[in-house]
Amino acid sequence: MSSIIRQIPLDTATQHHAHDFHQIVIGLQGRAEFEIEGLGGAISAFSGCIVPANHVHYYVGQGENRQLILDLPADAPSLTGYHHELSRLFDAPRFFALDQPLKHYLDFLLLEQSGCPEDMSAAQSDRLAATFLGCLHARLGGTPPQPRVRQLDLAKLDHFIDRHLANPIAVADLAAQACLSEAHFRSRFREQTGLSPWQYVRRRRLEAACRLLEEGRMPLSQIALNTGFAHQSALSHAFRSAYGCPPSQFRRSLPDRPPASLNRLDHAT
DNA sequence: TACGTTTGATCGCAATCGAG
DNA sequence: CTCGATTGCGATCAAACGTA
Repeated sequence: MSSIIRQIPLDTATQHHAHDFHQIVIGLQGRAEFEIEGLGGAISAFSGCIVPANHVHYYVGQGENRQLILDLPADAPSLTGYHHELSRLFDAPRFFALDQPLKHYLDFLLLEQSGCPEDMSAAQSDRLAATFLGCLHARLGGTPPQPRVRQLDLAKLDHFIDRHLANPIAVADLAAQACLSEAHFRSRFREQTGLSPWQYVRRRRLEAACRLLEEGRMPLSQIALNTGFAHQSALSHAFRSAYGCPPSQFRRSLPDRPPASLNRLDHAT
């Protein structure tokens, strides 16, 4: 089989899949995020990632974006015979940035492709791909670094939670924000925060409820709705289990002193 | 990663309390 | 009495966990 070179925008909703051919993704315009079996990173113009065959990868485009995709079957001429060494590039997923000469080569490749990409022969695609892979291999070397597990972007998750505080937030929603599967996200999240995603969201809700209690005389029923509790009783239950006193008692104690257990939010369950 | 099981939080309702 | 808030309880279901 031959290599295929194409340009596409990536969906702005998180997608995931795996395929039986290797792939190289290079950013041309805008930004995208990838998570390839635990290795995550962002792609912008002139940077890219290597996706080995049969590796499940999550990806999401951000706004208007365009990516150059090289689909490379293991038996493509650009990875076999004289070029067999280049297949080492796909031993593990990795991210890379193009240096100046490779940027020029990419410009050349795009020019070759421009006009009528369908007219580009398979042989021409293979030649262009082989040259690119050869240059990339020379720069990255054959032995990829040990995959480094990316830290979750908690600021981004906080922002997402705060924007959707009044609505139900499922772990799947947060996992999608992090471009991870739900199970992978759960374990990574607990490693990093010591809390389950659900506990973390509830803590944010209670913190928001505290702020509203401090700010004025908004009825508890309204505070419950604004902070994502389905019912005033749900807020009362959660508040009491976290702080040891009901919301109204907390409000009465203001501004003199917060509940003694205000700093025990981490123990909220 | 998928799947089955267990756990425990939430929901929704009703009863009750307390302040005005 | 009214209204806002608290508490209790059973049903439900999502999250967590264990295993393959």
